[in-house]
Amino acid sequence: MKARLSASRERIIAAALEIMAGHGYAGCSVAAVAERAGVATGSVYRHFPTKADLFAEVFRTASQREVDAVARAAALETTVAERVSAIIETFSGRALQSPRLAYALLAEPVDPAVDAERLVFRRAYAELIAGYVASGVASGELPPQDPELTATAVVGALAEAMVGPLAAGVAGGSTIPSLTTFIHRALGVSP
Amino acid sequence: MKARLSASRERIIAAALEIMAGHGYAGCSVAAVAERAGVATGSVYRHFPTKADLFAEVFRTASQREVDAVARAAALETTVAERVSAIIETFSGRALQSPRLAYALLAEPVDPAVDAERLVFRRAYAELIAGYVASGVASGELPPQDPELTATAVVGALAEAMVGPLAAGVAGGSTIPSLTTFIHRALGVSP
DNA sequence: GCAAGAATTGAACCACCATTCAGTCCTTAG
DNA sequence: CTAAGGACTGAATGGTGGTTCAATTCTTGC
Repeated sequence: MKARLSASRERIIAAALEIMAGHGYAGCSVAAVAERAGVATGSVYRHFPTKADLFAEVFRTASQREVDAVARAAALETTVAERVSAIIETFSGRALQSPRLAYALLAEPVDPAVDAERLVFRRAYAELIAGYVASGVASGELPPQDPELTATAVVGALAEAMVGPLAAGVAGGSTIPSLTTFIHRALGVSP
Repeated sequence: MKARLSASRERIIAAALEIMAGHGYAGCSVAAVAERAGVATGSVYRHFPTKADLFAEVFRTASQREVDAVARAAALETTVAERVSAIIETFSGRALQSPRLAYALLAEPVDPAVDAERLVFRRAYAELIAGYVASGVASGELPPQDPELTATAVVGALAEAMVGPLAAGVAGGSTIPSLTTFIHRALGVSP
């Protein structure tokens, strides 16, 4: 019983994610999500008090998955420069793999309550990067700087540079290397 | 008569801008805009076919004003490094002066048709910066790079770095110098 | 088996707001 | 001065989609 209850909760979240990946937040009416999850519209409200609460959780889940993937890729490398390269490549690779989802997570107009969750998402990336920047500064691999601000600016540059390609569907072959060069220079990675 | 007609058109746009500056796009119901402009709700539709058209124009007007101010500040300087500094300072100074408006122009959830106008806004900044970057590359002040991508990334970094302070209401004293350092390094300005 | 209670259903409800329009007011040309 | 034509009014309309709830179906403890 408990199992069934939390199972349909999971199915609702999964359905919402699938619809987001296919048609963006715009396609996510409560009725559509419920239908895809195989439950009645009203049942969604057994699990979430409002639509905004549902999507806050959906965003949190999807974001966590993205941040984890990026963090995992970064952890495999050793120098800060390599780690940052891995972050850029993983982030943009995954975004281009699911452009509609990436657009929804990054930039699509959503309910303000859900938008707040987006800030958390971006902040999570920033924290990850800030940690590496701080260690780079400490070890002397990078020049002195405010790791928080650097990380925030890097996240902004990364997100902005992806919005165009996401809209177009593909990135030019030189986008990612150029972006990597830009960010390495910004961090002060020695050439 | 013609004068009066275009006068109320202007008043409607001005009213929309004022409400945006005070309560964001969220506060901009057609009724509220009309009331502030001193016209009836229906009269808005004498001047604009839809709300989206009205706000596309509002965004265009406001954006143009911002881009012009930034371009003017940049034109007063001589080196690319100085010009970029002027852009950063003018952009962030103006944003912090009218945080609610800046948030609406940069990041607030809006109708998709209006959102499209936002891309134009960001692109206008990017074009401005790309021009200077290209000239810097040509003159040897900056190392070789793709000016378009660099400019896009700079705009992203700038916008992202402002969102936090805009939400908080103020920027720490070191935000702008740090951001300037970051961007100078990213462009490859020689220290 | 069998209540009692919980979960589920989905059609109905309702709030919100952009948009419309029939009536009224002004402007202006003759 | 006066009629014609356009502008203005603001209450009414309509569509959308989130939210509710009475009826029904299932689960579980006795």
